[in-house]
Amino acid sequence: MSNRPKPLRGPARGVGIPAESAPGAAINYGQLNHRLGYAIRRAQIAIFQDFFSAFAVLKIRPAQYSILTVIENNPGLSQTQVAGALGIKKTNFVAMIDALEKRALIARRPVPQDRRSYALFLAPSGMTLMPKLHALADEHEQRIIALTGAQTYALLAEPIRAIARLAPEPGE
Amino acid sequence: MSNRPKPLRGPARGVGIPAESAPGAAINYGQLNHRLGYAIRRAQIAIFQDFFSAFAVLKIRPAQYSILTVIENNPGLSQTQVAGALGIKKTNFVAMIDALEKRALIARRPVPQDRRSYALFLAPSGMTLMPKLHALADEHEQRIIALTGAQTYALLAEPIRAIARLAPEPGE
DNA sequence: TATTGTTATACTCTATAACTATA
DNA sequence: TATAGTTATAGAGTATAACAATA
Repeated sequence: MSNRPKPLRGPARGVGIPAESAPGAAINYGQLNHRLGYAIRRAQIAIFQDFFSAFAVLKIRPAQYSILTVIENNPGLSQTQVAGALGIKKTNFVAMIDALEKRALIARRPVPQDRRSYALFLAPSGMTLMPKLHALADEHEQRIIALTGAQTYALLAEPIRAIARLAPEPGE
Repeated sequence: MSNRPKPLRGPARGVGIPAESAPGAAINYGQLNHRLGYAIRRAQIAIFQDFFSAFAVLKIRPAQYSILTVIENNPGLSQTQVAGALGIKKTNFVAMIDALEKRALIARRPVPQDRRSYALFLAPSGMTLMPKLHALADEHEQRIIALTGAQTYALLAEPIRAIARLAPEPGE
């Protein structure tokens, strides 16, 4: 995925969200026009690109923002708990936490009651970073709202979360 | 991503779509609960998992279905055109087309007018496969509709495509 | 000079198996 | 035996640079 900030939006595009418009004739997306999954995939890619551009200055990616936010709101959870909450396999979670710890944004603390596990907390620099991240995320959210309109936006969250329940269970 | 068919749905889960419920206290997703991008990300993962399970029997992945559908509806397009329409870089498109050609689902035909490019067409076995794929996709779509309700479903496509326009331009 | 298809390459994300140290 | 964290590894997906053939 591109991580250099690009100017948002180009010329208006068709229902299938094509690249530009085909030189000769427009491309027919056929059945893809009636697949919500395809539209959601394209929307998710677009949201990630906007997120990347906005957060590039702080070198934070979407998954890192979600991890930091869960730790901020639930200090002391174990790696397994945070990974499970975010649908990340614990085996892949290790390197992610390593990176955040190396940047001194979070800290692993031993748990006396269970010496196998670590409790996760924001480190001081993580605490000072979070307000900036949430501010950037708010601006990012405003750009989405601008595209849908406020009324429509308010109606989207519920059905989209319902669709997320198609998944058996996230993570491991 | 898991590709073995799993039973869909488990017990109802909270707004943040947690793994199960935390053993002790429920996990607080904080600001993530107000990020549409996070919900869309989880929905997209869930849709892909359901798609994978449903299409595993035919060994077709989401990107392959989209490629085949575009070629079916626009026979004779070049690789660059199809890749551009789907937001796939032409450099990554080569291996995808190779795989579909090796399975005799599509064919590259030389273009006399421009000997640099290939025109893409469905091969005979690709043509017989498409109705089965669209039937599976219809069932997949019905599962999504069942989760949102038909009225809500009908309202989702438009704003979701609007959000997709956040992207600068897809592919290369 | 520019474009089409291509190779090589690298980095991220995601998945499984197997290990260790604890419980 | 089971669990928390870990390592190693492999496969997709996606990104860039550079090339040959052709325009």
